[in-house]
Formats: sequence, C-alpha cells, structure tokens
Amino acid sequence: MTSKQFTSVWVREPRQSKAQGHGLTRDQIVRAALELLDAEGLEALSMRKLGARLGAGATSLYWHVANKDELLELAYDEIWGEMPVPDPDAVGWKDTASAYAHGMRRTILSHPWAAGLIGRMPAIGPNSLRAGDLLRRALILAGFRGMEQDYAGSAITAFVIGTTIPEVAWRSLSQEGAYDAASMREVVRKAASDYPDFVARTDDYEGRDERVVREMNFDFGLLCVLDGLEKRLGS
Amino acid sequence: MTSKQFTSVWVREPRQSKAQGHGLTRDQIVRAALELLDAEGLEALSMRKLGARLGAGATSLYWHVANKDELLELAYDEIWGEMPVPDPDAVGWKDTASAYAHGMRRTILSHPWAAGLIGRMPAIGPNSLRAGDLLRRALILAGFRGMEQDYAGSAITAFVIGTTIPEVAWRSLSQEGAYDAASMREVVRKAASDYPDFVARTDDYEGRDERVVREMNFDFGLLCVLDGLEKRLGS
DNA sequence: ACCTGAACACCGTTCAAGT
DNA sequence: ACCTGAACACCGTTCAAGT
Repeated sequence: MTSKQFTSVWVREPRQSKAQGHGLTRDQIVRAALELLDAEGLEALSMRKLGARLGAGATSLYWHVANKDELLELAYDEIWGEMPVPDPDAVGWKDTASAYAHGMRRTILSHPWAAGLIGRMPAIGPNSLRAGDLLRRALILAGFRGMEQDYAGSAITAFVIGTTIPEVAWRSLSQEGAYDAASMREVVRKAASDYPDFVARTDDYEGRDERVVREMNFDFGLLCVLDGLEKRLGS
Repeated sequence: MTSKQFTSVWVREPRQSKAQGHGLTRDQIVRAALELLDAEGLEALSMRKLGARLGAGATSLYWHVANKDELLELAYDEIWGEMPVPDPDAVGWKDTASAYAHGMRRTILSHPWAAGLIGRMPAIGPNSLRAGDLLRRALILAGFRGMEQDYAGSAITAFVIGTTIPEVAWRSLSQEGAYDAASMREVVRKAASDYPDFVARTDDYEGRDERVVREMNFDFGLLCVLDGLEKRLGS
C-alpha cells in the first residue's frame, strides 16, 4: 500500500505571476493548448508542439504547470464555461435538466478531445462545479433528496456522456475526410454478415441526415431517463 | 478530402498459420496482451513489453497483426465473450435488457482497460455482435420497430457505459493503492469549498460501502431508463 | 523569476536482412 | 514462412545551468 498523495491543479496555488509584458503566462499556455486541442485533437497535443507554438522550449512550460495532466485539467474545465445557465425556479426541474443535458452534449461535440478526458480526471474546476450545481438545484426542486439526488444526477450525466462519447468517436472517424463513410459502412456490413437484422438496421441509415438522426436518438433517450425519474418521484 | 480506406481486423484474412509447435501465433499474442492489459492496464501495453513477455522482439509481432490498434480490436472483442446469454422469450424483454446491462457493466469492471477503448473502435467482432444481437431481440420482443429500436438500444447502452466509465476511472485512482482515498476526498472538499451542498453530498459517502452504493446507483438509473422505455411503448 | 538545452527512458512502426 | 536489429521520428519529464 504505497498510496501516493492525490492532487489536482485546483488545490495548488498557481505560481506567482508578475504579469510582465514578456514571457509566458499560465493563461496563455492554456489558451494555446485549447487552440491546439480544438484544431488537432487530444493525441496531437504534445508539450513540444505546444512550446513551439508559443515560441518557447517544451521544458519552459514546466515552470507554469506541474505536468501535462494538470494542463489538461485546466483546459478541460475551461470548456464547461460554455454550459447554459437556465433558472430552475423559472423553467422547472425538467427543462433545467434537459438544458443541462443538451448543453453538455453540445460542449463535448464542440470540443471532441474532451470525450477522451471524461472520467480520467475529477471534474472539480470552477466551471465544472458550477454546472454540476445547476443540475443539483434542479433535482432538489424536483424533490430528490439524499442519495437519490446523486443517483438521479448520475443517471442524467451517464446518459449524456454514454451517448456522446461514441458519437464523437464515430464523427472523428467518418467525418472530416479521415475515412470514407461508404467504406466504413462496407466494413461493418461485411463483418456483421451473420446478423442480417443488424445489417438491415445499418442500411436504414443510408440517405438520412446523420445529424438529425443523432439528435432524435438523444431526445428519445433523454425523454426516457426523465420520464423514469419522474415516475420515481411519484412513489 | 483525402479520405483513407477504413479497415478493421474483422475484414482482413488473418495470416496463414502453419500451426507448427514453435513460433508465435496470433492467438498467443492476443492472450498475452489480455494478461498484460488485465494486470497493468491500457497504458502499460506496449509492443516492446508484449514482445518481451513472449520471448520475442517487438517487431516480430507485426507479422501476425497489422498494428497495435488491430491487436486491441482483437483483445477488446474477446472480453465480450463473457456476456450472459438469457433467453428473451423465456424471461421477457425487460429482464433480458437488465441482464445485458448488468453483464456489460460487470465485463467492463473486470477489464477496466476496456473503458478506454469504448467508442474508439467499432465493436464489430463476433462477440460484440452476438451481445448486440441479444439486446436487439429483446427490444423487438418489447415491440420497438425501425429507428425506435435503435434509439432504445442506444439509450440502454449509453446509460451503462456512461455510468461505468467514470466508475472505472474512480476505481483506478482510488483503489489498489494508487492514491489514498482520504486524500482524494480532501482534495475534492477543498476544491469545492464554494459549494457546501456538494461537499455535504460527498461527506454522505463516508463510511458507506462504495461497492454497494455504486450498485444501487446503477440499479436506480437502469430502472429509470427501462421505465421510460416502457412508457414510450404505451403511446 | 523565468527560460534553456541536454539527457533519460521510453514509444509505434518500417524495412532490409537473415534463416 | 517467420523473425531479427537497426533506425526513424517521436514522446513526457528532470535537472543543472544560464540570465
């Protein structure tokens, strides 16, 4: 049991910044990292590349952030600043939860690299906490208390990330010219030739607008989760 | 649009094996990879380490598998052979879906490295397809048709992976001595000091058996999803 | 206070060469 | 048919040294 001390950027004091005009800033580094992540994805982010982008050596970054993971923690929290902020008391718990779910999906789709970070690091940055607090208030308004409050929030969040992670993965493969969509379908068809029902279901997507289908898929599932939650309130 | 041809192990003929006593086999490589993955996790698997484990050079593996991703595809499909196989006609659609969900969670918890692969590669190996077919049959039995059949399956699967991915992540951090559980709680408490409700909820976990809580969390959410699906059948 | 370059211990993959 | 070693183009991180 040689358990290491757990740590996070959010509990360490950042290095004193003298805010001089020249030189690097932690903010600057995080912004550049976000640009690189949005443009090229999670795997493309390396300390060397990031340093080069900032006109500095890779190792210069280590004075401002402890390591790559902490840098990712900072970048990861940043995107949750884009979440919507409805007023639960005004729109009700269901619409608030729905706005939360849709906002979460939209945020991940806008920053696909974030999908690879979910769960890998605790979401305890200021923006993540604010978003989580909104959901919590909605569920309290609904009437959930104690453990059930957590379970309800977990169900909603789980549905969103469980839907969105594969969605992002599929997009990154099939879209943006990485792979030919037709050849992907062909591969699936060939591999699943023993399951004609599955292939038939796959063929049914041909010609449909994928974005619309994904949207309907999301709405359908979210409705199920929220209806199921509502039913539990009654009992 | 320089779209590459998409491919997968499951549509390539494996190399001829003469089944001589000596030398490497693809099966052997996959088995050794599974051992390494189960023992040390996804990040610990390198072609060099795997080669060494088999008493061969890292580059010898490349005659049997095209690359590391294809090797992971093979290993990933292997674990879905552990899924339960209830008879939908005997136990009904809801129990089948429930067994599917619990089996999926159990499989991922048994092979935590699999969590990092979900969505990263299409699940079109024989075991994955068989498992998917079971869920499909259950949903047809329930009465779902066409697109709704896909949406329903997606909702269930999304809930499972969305619940289990963070669960695995938390385990890998807090368990097995990697990090001290108390210090993790302390970090969360400190980072979230602006949200007393959140901290209070966290404190509520102290002293409880984590496995039991996780189980209840899962059952609660699954019930919601299934109830929500049932409701949609009525309309 | 901040940045640098060299160095360490790794990666996946290609490929000509061996048996 | 199968395996090898050298080589290429990368990684994250440490650390003594500079200014």
